[in-house]
Amino acid sequence: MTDSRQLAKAFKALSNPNRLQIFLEIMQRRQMDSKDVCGCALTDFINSLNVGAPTVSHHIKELVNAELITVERNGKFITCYLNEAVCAQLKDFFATPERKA
Amino acid sequence: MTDSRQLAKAFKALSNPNRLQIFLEIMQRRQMDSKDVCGCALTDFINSLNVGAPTVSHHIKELVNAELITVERNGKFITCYLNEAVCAQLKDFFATPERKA
DNA sequence: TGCATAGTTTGACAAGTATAGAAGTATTGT
DNA sequence: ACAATACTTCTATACTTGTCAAACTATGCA
Repeated sequence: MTDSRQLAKAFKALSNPNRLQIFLEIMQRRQMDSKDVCGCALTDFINSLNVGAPTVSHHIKELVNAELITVERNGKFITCYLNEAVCAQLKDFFATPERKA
Repeated sequence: MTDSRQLAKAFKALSNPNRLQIFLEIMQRRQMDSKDVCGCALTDFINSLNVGAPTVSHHIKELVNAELITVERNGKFITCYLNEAVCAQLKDFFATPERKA
């Protein structure tokens, strides 16, 4: 599942500072009860980062493509969710061999 | 220490398939007793990947710059070592909030 | 129906990246 | 001193990426 190409894709998605920031904000909201509206709409990122809507839209698409997040439309808004499974795989990637499952 | 810029730098360094492969090979050798010659010379990567010496040299420099590895010269050869501290920080980055130190 | 808000797509462009070839430095062995 | 091996630096080039502006689609509301 987590082969080398998939890993490189995930890392590439996180290699841009603005995209990493978007990912961080999505991460930080995951503590809020699972499927409640987590406030991660595209507009929020447009405001917190200093980039336009097309750029944010593009970044979100890259994160989805790298399977780091998923998106869902709720009316006018989209909501971003962390892909916990892939995060766990990335964590394992950096784990020391002894501790690896 | 592990601020957002440093993280992005590390992810960028791992975003290129060939560079990721180099990093993977260095990781895999870390199990061998710590400071023994681990065989991670530049020439090994030139052979295992299909790229020239200048390219490998460049990739190694990027990994060092991202603080993911360190290098040491032993006579004609260089040897690459994993930066375990940074790997641990990257692991923590992907850890779920509950489990985070 | 019409308007406003939210997001997407397209096209363009400056800046960055991966790679190779050629030439350079460093180290070791003869 | 010379040659060979290991690596680096420089330069050039094809390619990728981040960003924006303009035009587009989708949804909700009056």
